[in-house]
Amino acid sequence: MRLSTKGEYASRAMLELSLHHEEKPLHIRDISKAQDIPERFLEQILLQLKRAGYLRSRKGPNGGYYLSKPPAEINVAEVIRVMDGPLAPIDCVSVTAHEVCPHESSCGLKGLWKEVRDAVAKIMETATFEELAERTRAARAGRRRGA
Amino acid sequence: MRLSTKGEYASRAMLELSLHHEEKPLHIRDISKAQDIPERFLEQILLQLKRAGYLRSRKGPNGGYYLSKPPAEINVAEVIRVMDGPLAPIDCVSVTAHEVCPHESSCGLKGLWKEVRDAVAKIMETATFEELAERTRAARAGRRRGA
DNA sequence: CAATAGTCGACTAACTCAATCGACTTAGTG
DNA sequence: CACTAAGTCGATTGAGTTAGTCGACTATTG
Ligand code: FES
Ligand code: FES
Repeated sequence: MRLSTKGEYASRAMLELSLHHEEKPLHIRDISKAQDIPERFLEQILLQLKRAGYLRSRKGPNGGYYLSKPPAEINVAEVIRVMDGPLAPIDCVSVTAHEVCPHESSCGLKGLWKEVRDAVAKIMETATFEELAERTRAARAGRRRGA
Repeated sequence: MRLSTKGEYASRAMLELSLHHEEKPLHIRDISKAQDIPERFLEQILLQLKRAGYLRSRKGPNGGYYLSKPPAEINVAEVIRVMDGPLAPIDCVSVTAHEVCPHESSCGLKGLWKEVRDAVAKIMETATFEELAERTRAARAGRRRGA
């Protein structure tokens, strides 16, 4: 039930972009530094996210990546699905890539997997990057005040 | 967020064993046939489950595997953990294999991953094999009546 | 002792993952 | 218009994991 590094990096990158939304585009290098992601690997991730329609980019000096819509309209489930495919633990309960099991009609496990899928989907679909950015800002402010 | 085949097979095997609990031991071949799992692969899985203490076995003719305790006392989370390791999507929110992230204190994502972990854990820890066996029997009975 | 059934460790082929590279295209700057 | 700073794209790689196999061994029963 592990999330791939790619999925994790993608979430972190999107979060970073959300934190700087409505400023200048961020270039790969800066995101890479801020979030500690190998630059060349991040390049691929951002490209994939762009092809999926979540990011836009500008070339040349002062270029970089930026969100194609406000962070409030993007949730974590979407970006994970772009990077890692369906959220479901096994295919027979996937909404996006359903496939049938042989013993499906008499399988006592299917219901359980479905519960898991639904729970995960609900949490990730509810979490927008707007909200995550807000949490991050709060955590950082708290840290500055404290310690 | 995918479950490995090994985890899936292990669940199915445990379910099969639960359905026949308190009868004779089941041998690998029968479980393999009933649940459509490659025999030689299943062998490994059962062995692992035995080493973890969930199964006992008897050699020789009339031998086979059987549960070491009643199905009501075994939940799915346990067996998945034996086969696939921690349930958490990433290590910093794992209870069983916690590890720290670099930017942990100012990370807006950690809370989310934790929610996911907790939700998955709750569902899987609540589901006992007793209950799953019951669901399976119900589904089969229903199927016999219907169609 | 022959047949049955689990035990153990090693092995492998295929695949996936994380990462890297080189060559190319586009955009801004002086 | 040349130079340079960026993103774009496809290919490739190396490490690691997964799913599955194999052969030799040990214990049990009849
Ligand atoms: S796992 Fe798909 S139906 Fe049982
Ligand atoms: S992901 Fe572990 S702290 Fe952010």
